[in-house]
Amino acid sequence: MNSKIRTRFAPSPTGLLHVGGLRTALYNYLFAKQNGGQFMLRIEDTDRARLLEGAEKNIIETLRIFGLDFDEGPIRQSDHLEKYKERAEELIQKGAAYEDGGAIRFKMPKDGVTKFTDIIRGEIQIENETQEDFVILKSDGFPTYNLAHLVDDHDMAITHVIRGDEFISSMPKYIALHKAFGWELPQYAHLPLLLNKDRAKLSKRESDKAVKVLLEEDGYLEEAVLNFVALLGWHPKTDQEIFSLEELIKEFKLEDVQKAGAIFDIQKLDWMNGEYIRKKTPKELVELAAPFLEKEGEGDSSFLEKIIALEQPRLKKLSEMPERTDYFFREPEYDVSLLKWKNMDDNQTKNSLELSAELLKAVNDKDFNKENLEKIFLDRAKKFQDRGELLWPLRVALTGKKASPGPFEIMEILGKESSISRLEAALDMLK
RNA sequence: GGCCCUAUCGUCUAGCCUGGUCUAGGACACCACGCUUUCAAUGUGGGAACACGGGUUCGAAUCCCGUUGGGGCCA
Repeated sequence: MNSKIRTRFAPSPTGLLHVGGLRTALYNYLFAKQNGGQFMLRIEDTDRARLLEGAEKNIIETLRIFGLDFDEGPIRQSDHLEKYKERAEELIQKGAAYEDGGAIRFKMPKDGVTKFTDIIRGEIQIENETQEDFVILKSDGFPTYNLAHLVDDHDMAITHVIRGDEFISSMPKYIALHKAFGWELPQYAHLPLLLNKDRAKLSKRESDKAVKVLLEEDGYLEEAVLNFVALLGWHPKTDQEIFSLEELIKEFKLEDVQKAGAIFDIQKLDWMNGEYIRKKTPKELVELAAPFLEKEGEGDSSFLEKIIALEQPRLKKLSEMPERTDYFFREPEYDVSLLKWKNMDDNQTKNSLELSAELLKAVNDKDFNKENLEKIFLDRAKKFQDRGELLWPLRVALTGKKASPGPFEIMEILGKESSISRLEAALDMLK
């Protein structure tokens, strides 16, 4: 049990957590948990110039939302500045480092090759002469990434370092540093980078890929984002696409992670989000969609539930709700020509709408429900060559939209009075 | 520019380690058809890839070498 697996997620608080960071955190978490190990959070805040206020809070909050609970931390590097300084001086004493203009540099051995094994990529060899003596402690007393992350990983007893592959070329530095300290090397797994549409590294500057934006502005559900991100660089041998966190803990295999970079393709996220939306109950969806509906004014929750139930099968993300359901909250506005189905002329359209109004007026309030309305209208529509001649103008008069759910379910929610007045408004426009 | 990583449909990928069962499987997207007043959802079907060139082998997506492309790090 001494060899308990310990992983960590060690972001710099320089911006909102984006999908790449989330994936790194997730893989670290999955690997630790599936092995009964522990997952730690460390904040690498020694680069003072790039710090962004609120970033640390955002990182912690985002991990919490996804249920990636860390067992220790957050540990802040800025709280341990003395430690790095001592370690740097220790290296000077050992003759492995030297002062250089106020900074401390590590003496990189220039001969030979560094060989190491990466869990994902296998053996990697790098000529040591490609490396230079590098700064481990800056003249302002702050450590560089090279020193700080390594000292912390050692102190935190990290057994597996799982991080982006941009660090591969610096591995000789880290291995030499471990040797100089006389420390055992952790195991390494370098993940492929996440790429943009144009194949460039996904940078933190791309705010549209920030997890917070995906969740709060676009209206993706956290289950969908997590599931999608998990599959960016890893896939099981089976055809399964939909995974919960628990299933991921079971199925994930670090050694099966892809070696090549993956492009973030939002279309698949859209589909996956739809899948998760359809799994929710309307009641759950009302709560989830509430932040997106505020602008539409308050409605009582059973009213909202009905509306959401209608949109549930066609919704891709919650942010689409306002535009898709605006006609429930106000009279629709639209171009008269939209009322016409195929080749209908003004007169036919008018007759169609008048007939619909008549049919509605004849229905009792208590019978004004979807099933009944559907029966009445479909029965009457038989007299038309094409039932669209009756149903299309009706639906457009109700919604003002080219595309919407069916008219009967909409009328049930709207009620008799509002339905009829919308037909009359449409008839007015045709005069 | 040097070094490192990498290469299967447009995208995410299975297969590669242990060569034949691969006329390369799945998912998203796309197209067609069914259902249908519309849009979805759903069902069925379709097009779509082993980067290229050399080896090794009876046989290569799978192994080796090179080229090219992409990415990263350093400068």
